[in-house]
Amino acid sequence: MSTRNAIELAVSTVIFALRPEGEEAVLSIPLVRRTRDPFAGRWALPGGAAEPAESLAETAARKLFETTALRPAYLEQLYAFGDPDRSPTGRVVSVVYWALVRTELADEGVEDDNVRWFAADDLPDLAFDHNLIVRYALWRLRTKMEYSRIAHALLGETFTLAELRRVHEIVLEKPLDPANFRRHIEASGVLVDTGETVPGGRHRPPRLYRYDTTLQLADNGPLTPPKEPQ
Amino acid sequence: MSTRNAIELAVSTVIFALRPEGEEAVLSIPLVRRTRDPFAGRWALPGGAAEPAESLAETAARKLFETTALRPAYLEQLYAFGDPDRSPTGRVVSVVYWALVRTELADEGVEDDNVRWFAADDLPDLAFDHNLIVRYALWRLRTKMEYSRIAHALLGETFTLAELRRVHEIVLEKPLDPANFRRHIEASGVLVDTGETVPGGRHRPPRLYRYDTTLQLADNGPLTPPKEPQ
DNA sequence: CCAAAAGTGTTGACGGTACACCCATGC
DNA sequence: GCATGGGTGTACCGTCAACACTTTTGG
Repeated sequence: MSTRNAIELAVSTVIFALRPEGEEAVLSIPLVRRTRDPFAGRWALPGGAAEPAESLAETAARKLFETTALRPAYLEQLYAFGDPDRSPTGRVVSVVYWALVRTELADEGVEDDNVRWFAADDLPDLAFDHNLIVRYALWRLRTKMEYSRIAHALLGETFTLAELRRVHEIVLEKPLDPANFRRHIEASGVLVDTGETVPGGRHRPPRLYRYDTTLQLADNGPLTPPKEPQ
Repeated sequence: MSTRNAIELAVSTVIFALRPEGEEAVLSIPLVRRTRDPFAGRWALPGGAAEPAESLAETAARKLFETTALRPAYLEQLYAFGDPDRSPTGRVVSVVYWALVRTELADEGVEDDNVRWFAADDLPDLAFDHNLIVRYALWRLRTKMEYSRIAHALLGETFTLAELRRVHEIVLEKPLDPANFRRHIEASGVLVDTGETVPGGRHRPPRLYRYDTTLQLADNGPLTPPKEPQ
C-alpha cells in the first residue's frame, strides 16, 4: 500500500472551442509545444503532474486556465490512458478530461510561440498518444451532442436558435433542418425565451434564448458532474 | 516529470456475474474483506496497486483472476476516481474497471471467509467510496445493455433466446416481450443459429444460438477494447 | 414589393409495443 | 388431447425527417 510508486500520474485536457476562421467558425483545440524531451518541439495536450491537494477535475481546470486563461463551461473525464509504452521515458498514466469553453472568450486566451489553437480535424503529429486521445475526445463530443444538451457551452450567455443550430452543424459536420431542430430543442425544455430579439438582419428578427441553468447539461448517472473551481 | 509521486495509483474492478439463488439467477458481485486499516474488516472491491509492467486492463484482469479464479468475458474501463479525501490514509487514485464473467463458471471461483459474492442491489457498507463506484458500474451496465450486445458475456458458449432474454430481464429489472425481444436481437444480426435444439421441456424445443465472435461486443469509438490476457 | 431567414403545419416512413395466434413437444 | 413455452403475424402509436407554407423584418 505505501510502497514507492514507480508510476507517474498526469492529468491532461482536450479543450474544445469554436473559433472564427474567415467567415465561419471552426472547432478548435489549444495545444502547447513541448520544451523538453521526450518529444521536445512537438505539440501536445495541456496538462501536467497530478497534484495531491487537488481533485483530478480541479487539476484539469487549473491547467486549462494556465494555458488558455479560460474557465471551462463544461468539463468531463474522458478516459485514463495507461499503456506501459505510451511514454518512452517511463510509465505514465494520464487521466484525460475534455472541456468546452465559450466562443466569445476563446480569443482572449494566451497565444504565443508555445501555445496555439489548431483546427480539431487538422492536427499535426502530436507527442505521445495524443492524436488517439483527441480522436476519442472528438468521438465523445459528437456522440454526446446527439443525445445531450451541451452545445450551449460553446456559446455565450444568450443566443439565437440559428446560432445554436450552427454549433450542432459544425460539430456534427452535417446540415440540420431548422424547423425540426427548433421542435427538437423546444421539446427538450432546456431553453428559456429571454423575450428579446435581435434586429438588424434583412429578415424577421430571431428571438434570444438562454439555457435553463437549473438543469444538468448531461446525464452521467450516479456521478455528479465534477465541481469546477470558480 | 521525474519527481517523487505522492499519489498512489490503484486498480479495482467491479465484477458482475449471474449466480443461482434458489430458483432464480441474481446479479452478483464478488467482494474481498479488508484485512488491514483503513476499513479493516469491511468489504471492498478486488484490486490493488497498479503494476509498472502491465497495462491497466491487464492489472484489472489479473486481480480479477487472483480473487475469483475467473477470466473476464468482457472488460471495460469505468472511471478514474480521485477525490483527495476518498482514502483517510493519503491520496489514492483508483482506475476502476468493470467486468462480466460467465455464469457457468461463476461457481468455480474461490469463496472463503475473505472472498464472498453479494447480490448487486443489496450490498453492505463498503470501504472507501466503493458503494458509489458499484452504483455507477450498475448504471453503466444497464445503460449499455439497452443499446449494446454484451448480455451474452454473462452466459455460456451457447444459449437459447429465452436464456438471453432472462439475462436482460434480470439486469434491467423489467419484463420483456418474448416476441419483440426475438425480433430485436435477430435484426441486430449478432446471433448465429447452431442448428441444435434443446429437448426435454414440455413444449416446443428452443433453438441454441451462439454469438457471432467476429463482431465487437460494444462500440467504444476509436478506442479498441482492451486486450485480455489469455 | 422583394429577398431572406424566422417560425408553423402537414405528411409519410419507420421502429417499437402490445397482443392475437399458430407450432411442437411432454405427459 | 392439453398445457406450456417457442415462434410468427399484425395493428396501432409515437417519433422524426422532409418539405410546403406563412410571418416579419430590411431595403
